[in-house]
Amino acid sequence: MSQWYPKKGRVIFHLDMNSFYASVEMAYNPKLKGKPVAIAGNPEQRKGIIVTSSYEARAKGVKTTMQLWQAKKLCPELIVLRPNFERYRTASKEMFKMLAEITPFVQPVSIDEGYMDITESEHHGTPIEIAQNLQQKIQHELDLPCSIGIAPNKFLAKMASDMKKPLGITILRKRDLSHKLWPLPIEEMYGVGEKTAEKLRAIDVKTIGDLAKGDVYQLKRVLGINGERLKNRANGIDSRPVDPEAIHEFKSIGSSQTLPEDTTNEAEIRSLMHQLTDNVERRMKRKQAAGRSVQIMIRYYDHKTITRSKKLQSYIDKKEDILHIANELFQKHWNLDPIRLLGITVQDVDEKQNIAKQLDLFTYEEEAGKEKLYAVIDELSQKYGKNPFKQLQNEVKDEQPRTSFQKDFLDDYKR
DNA sequence: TCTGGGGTCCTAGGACCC
DNA sequence: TCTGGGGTCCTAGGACCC
Repeated sequence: MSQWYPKKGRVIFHLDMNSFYASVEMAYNPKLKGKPVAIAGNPEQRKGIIVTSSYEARAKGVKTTMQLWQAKKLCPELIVLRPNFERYRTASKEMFKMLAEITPFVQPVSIDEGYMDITESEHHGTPIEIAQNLQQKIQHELDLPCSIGIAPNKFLAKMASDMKKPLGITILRKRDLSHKLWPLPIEEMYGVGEKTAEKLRAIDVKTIGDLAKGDVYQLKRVLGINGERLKNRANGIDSRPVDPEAIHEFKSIGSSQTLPEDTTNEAEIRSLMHQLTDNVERRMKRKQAAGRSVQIMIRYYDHKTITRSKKLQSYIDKKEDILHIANELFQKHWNLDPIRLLGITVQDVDEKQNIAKQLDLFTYEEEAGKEKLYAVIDELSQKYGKNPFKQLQNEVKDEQPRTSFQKDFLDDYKR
């Protein structure tokens, strides 16, 4: 939840594991150290792309998302490994345990990075000492390198951790912005991708500094609300709290897969749909979750991609239910062209215990309140005709709401 | 020769209601 | 009956990140 710091500014860390998958493989097999290593998808299929690579490989020009054959061409001695996700998850858990020893305010962002709010952690030392100790501990006990950014907010901490790799510690204070942040080209800013960079360059914003002193109205015109946000960030303004609960507030669970070859074969498609749904069901079960909307994604041979979704009246979590809706959507929207990729996602997801809470509240307390209020409306309709709301407002304005439904109801009619 | 798979957030139009 | 404005929900697509 959000924290409130009356006077002093916050001290935020962003910790980023360096070429995480490759580093974990090296920790398991030290013979790999110092060699160009890459983790890639299945090379038999066309999804053989580079997921991560060691710094030795990067030095030869190997980059993430590059096709395997391209990487091999640049670096013939490249050692290519399949991903071992279990290993990465294990290493990740150990790493986050170490962060949690320093403060409860840890927000994991992905398997290999997270934020910490160490404002109240003085008893562990100065921020630099804490960062150095943490980095060394992760290095010694897990044999894994990381970089840490130290700053007064999340955005600056994120930019800082990116500045020195591997094994860097970078402090980015407000007074450092003009010489450390503003000279960077706009496309290096977190939150600015290819499209946004293009739009910004078109209005002569080429560096983060240009963005920082840009005209808000022009930025809003070009980028919408994001324009203002990016300008603020460029000026070192970002009040987002470090939220340890965020990781539990997931909103969708999905699975998608590229086929070995483009296909129109219905048996193949059906089999993939089953596989994807199995996958989604399993992960929903692991998270004790249910969802209220199902989306399918179809990518055609020509890369054209459509998504189609359906919102449901009730929560579902069973394979048959998910598959049923997914099939319905697929039958309705497939244009019979060859398919390259299929995806199924359950959206509007929540943990079952939360859903139960919502329902309990509704069924017990609120149903009762509802009945009473409906009776009042009926009665008033008799008295005043079709639209009793004005009168109702007068009659109930002194009432103390006893349930949240009543409160909402009263609030509604005080408008 | 077409870049995987897992996500989040934002936008925009249409339906519907007051 | 061609006419304003505000709000919410649903759906589809786009941009971005790791």
